[in-house]
Amino acid sequence: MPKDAQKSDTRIQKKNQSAILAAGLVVFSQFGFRGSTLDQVAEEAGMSKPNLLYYFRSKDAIYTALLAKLLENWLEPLRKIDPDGDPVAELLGYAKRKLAMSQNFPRESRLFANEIIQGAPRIGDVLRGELRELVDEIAVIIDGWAVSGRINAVDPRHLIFSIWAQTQHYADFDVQVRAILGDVDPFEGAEQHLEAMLHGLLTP
Amino acid sequence: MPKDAQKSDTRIQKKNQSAILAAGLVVFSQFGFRGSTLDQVAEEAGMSKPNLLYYFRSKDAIYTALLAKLLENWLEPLRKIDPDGDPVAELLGYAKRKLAMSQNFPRESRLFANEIIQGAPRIGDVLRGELRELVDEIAVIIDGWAVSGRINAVDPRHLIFSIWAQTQHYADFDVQVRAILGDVDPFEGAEQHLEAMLHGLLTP
DNA sequence: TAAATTTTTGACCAACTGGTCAAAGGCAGG
DNA sequence: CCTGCCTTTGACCAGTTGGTCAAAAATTTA
Repeated sequence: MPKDAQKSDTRIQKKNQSAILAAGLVVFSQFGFRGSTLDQVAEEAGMSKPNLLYYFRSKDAIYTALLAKLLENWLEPLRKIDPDGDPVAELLGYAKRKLAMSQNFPRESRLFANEIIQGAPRIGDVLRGELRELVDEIAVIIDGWAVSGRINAVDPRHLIFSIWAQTQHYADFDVQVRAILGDVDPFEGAEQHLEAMLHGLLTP
Repeated sequence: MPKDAQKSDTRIQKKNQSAILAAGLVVFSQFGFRGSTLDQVAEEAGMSKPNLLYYFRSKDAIYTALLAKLLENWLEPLRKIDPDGDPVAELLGYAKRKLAMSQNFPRESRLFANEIIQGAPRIGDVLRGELRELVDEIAVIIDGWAVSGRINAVDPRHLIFSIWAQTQHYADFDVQVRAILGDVDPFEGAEQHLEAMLHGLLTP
């Protein structure tokens, strides 16, 4: 019945589909779409290649499904910013949520990074549509905070970029970070640094 | 004579070798090592695949040569930080130099990012060796500045990470940045933001 | 100019790629 | 038990991959 089954997934279908997606995440996040092979994904998922293709129409279908699922979680934290909350607390909370995602879901972060670096061929529309609108809304909120003097004047979009950059850096460049820090846990220092930086930038 | 010619490169050899490296940069920086093909590189370089392999022993040799050349330029700006200069000016200068590299050599930045995301299989040693030592030296300098009260106390390594993250973000995530900013030039706002952030963080 | 050397290429190869398919193996309900 | 559907797989395929090689073309040297 499957081939990208749409409704009434049986227990075994659900199990295999999520096993494939989990395996796809591991492989695609390390080698990118073109650098990954179905054999790799199949082996990581513990099943034969034809069986894998029984559940997903094609290599592309796995990758696309993965990206779609990822994008939800990716945009969600931004929506949680509350215009009526304390500005610094809201932005710091957002930064910490993003940092936690880098810590707990580094592969998702790297999958996303791979896709963007390669020119975002499959999610360019989402970036120019949904993401842009969402960022525009948050930008209005931040501008409002600045106008009312509750935070310093900042370019809201570049502020958001710098939060993205700094938090995702710890997932995407994990190897480099650990090469430099040695045995020290990256995320403790990262959180403190992020806090200091946002305070210094935002508080008048 | 070639196959990774070592000495006495003729005019035509130099021309072709640099054409190949330039083409390799374009292709590898977009698709990563495993996602790129020799045919792509050959076409981008405007020559046949066998001819390309007359100048470089293998696909790996092109990629490795590219990475080696890149690493020099990558580490250099860090070395220019002057312990006897004004702390904020030195760090801001470094950040601006890195930002200029993202603006002028985005492909180099993406090539590097690709390599790191994939676990740095060929430059892990450099990261844990040369890079780590260099960062350690700079960390001592920054710590010295903090101890003498010329800047606020910060974790030097995370400060460096945040400069790397923010500057490289504009090259590596170029598509996303432009999707959000539209027609606005990313680099003007980026420089201002970077300046404000470093001032807020460092000045007592 | 002719010989020697360097550069370029078409034809080719074995390994691997994403994907197909018919048939076999499991598992539920009757 | 058996029937019918869901699941799994071995064998296979055409296209692509990194790489080779002998011979042709171009360039340098004598």
